[in-house]
Amino acid sequence: MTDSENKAAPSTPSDFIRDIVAADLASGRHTEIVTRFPPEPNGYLHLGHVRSICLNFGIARENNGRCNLRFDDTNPAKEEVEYVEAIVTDVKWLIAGWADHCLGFKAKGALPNEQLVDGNPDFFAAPVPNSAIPNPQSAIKAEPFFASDYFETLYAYALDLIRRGKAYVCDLSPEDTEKYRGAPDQPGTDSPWRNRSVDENLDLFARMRAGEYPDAARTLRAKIDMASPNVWLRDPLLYRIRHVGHHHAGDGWCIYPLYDYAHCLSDYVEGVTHSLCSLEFVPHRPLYDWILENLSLPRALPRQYEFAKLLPTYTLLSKRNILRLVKENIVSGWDDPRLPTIVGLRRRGVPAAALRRFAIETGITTYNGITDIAVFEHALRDELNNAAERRLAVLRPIKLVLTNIAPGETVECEAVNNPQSESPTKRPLALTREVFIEFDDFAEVPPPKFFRLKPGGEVRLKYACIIKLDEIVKDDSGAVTELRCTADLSTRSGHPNADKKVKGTIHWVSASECIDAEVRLYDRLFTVPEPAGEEDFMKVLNPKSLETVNAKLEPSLAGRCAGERFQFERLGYFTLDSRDSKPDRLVFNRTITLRDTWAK
RNA sequence: UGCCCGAUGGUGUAAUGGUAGCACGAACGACUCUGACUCGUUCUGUCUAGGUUCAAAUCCUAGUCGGGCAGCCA
Repeated sequence: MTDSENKAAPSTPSDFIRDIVAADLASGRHTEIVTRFPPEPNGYLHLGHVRSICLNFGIARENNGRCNLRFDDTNPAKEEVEYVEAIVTDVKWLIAGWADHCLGFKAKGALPNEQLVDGNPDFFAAPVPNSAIPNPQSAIKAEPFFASDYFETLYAYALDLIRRGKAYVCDLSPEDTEKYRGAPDQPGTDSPWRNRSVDENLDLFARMRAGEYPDAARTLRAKIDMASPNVWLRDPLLYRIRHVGHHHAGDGWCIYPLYDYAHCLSDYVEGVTHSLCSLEFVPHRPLYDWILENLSLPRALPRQYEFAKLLPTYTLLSKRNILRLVKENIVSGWDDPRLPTIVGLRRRGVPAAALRRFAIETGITTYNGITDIAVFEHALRDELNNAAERRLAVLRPIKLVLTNIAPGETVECEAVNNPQSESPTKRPLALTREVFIEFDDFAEVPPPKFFRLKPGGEVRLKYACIIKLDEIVKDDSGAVTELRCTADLSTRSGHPNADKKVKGTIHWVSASECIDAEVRLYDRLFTVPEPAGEEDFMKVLNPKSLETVNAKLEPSLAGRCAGERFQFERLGYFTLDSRDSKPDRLVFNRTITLRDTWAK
């Protein structure tokens, strides 16, 4: 099954960033739009990242532009190849068939008219234009970008900044650096090393790179303004010394650039036009601009715009907190289907299209809000309703005997695979003397307006016939063990009384033909809308976030592939578990229940 | 009592000086061989106070409230 085309999609999203992009195109400031999604490979991608991915790839897609997946890998101490690979997989899965043709890819070589910095022969050019991509399907094989691939270029730019008197090597210890920075309401103090000569700075910086100094002994700093009301402008650090290898760049470096220095220049090198990030970077924007503007760069400069993060209710999104759930075995791993990680959501059965719809429909603004997870659940149910074939499955079985059907006799019925499709297909279904129905679908003492099976009552077995309850069989303890009914075979589809109406229709499976499966019923992980706001989110865990049942399924559910999604009628949407399901021992995950307006 | 950003129904958003609209949600009803889907009806809003204007959610001023910023993290 592939993700359905998004029928209900809003035509084209509109927000203040798209307005800016449109204006830049209209004014001729840019002729091609280039964006980027820049995760640090220090953890798994989650629901919160979906907004950024959809925004960046969406804008590229709408403008026939490009979006680079670029790893912001400037801090080797926190990063791992495992995360790089997981992120690539997740991003490609999320945009497959939607914006994969916008995924930029790496191309080496100097740009036309580019002035190589400091004679550096290894300048990374902007990727080839979108028009050079032969076909959308192959484009998704594109390689991701790495900020660490630009280390040589970044170093050359740093030399340039030093020569221009805009950067200096500082010998202050980390503690003193903090002290000299002052406080937000208190100006800082100039570093005693601030006025070293260009030659001395050049020499010292080269020796930093050569590994002559221990970690944290010296830094390279921008020379801006220690009294600036914006603390990010108080001579921010550009490079630090770290004698560690790098997961992507190898062992050649012991100085590493910091985010603010690496990010703007990486954007520039890639030809990014609009650099979109979250609100906490607003105070960094003047620094982003300062670095680019002080280098006298020949090409158009990228510009940074900020938007609010996506924060859904009943969800914990920070990597640190998710890690704690994993470490303390609250969940089974990063791919636990209860987690908001992309791997977890995928394993749970969430289609990429539902994630995209959630991101697009919740919009882009410049103020933080909290989004009701119901918006996501609605998008999810809607995608699944259109795409998933229907099947019958009984989660908590109770035996029901149709006394007027002989043992061994089968009554052939037909079931519709998906009533939402334009020309629905059908499959055969065998009704037998013994069937299982859902325990909840029977009540000896029914509450008011109970439409299901009750003493003396009639109900329809979906796709089969109407039955009447004659007798309730109990064991010594008084527990119901069996329901004995008569089947009115004349009410089957195509038979004389097919149109007979009863208030309730229930699902069932043949006791002799059904197959067994483990079904994992997932619910939200937390009992409160804002778990992150609790003093300890561990105290608001939902004890029923996972319930496992041994279910009975109709036989057509055998031999299915991991990732296939079904609606179990009247219950919800389910998918084969990609990790634990085996042909001889099926495991299904409940993605989400059906909407339930009957729930008391 | 430093700087920056923001404020539209319960929630997420739109309206770019000219009818406050959409979605989610909730309630009720219709339909139904899924108490689903679909359809219909209803519900609730421009933070406050001034000002500019024929006209303000939108522009200005002040206030209130909320968020962010002082990593050699990103």
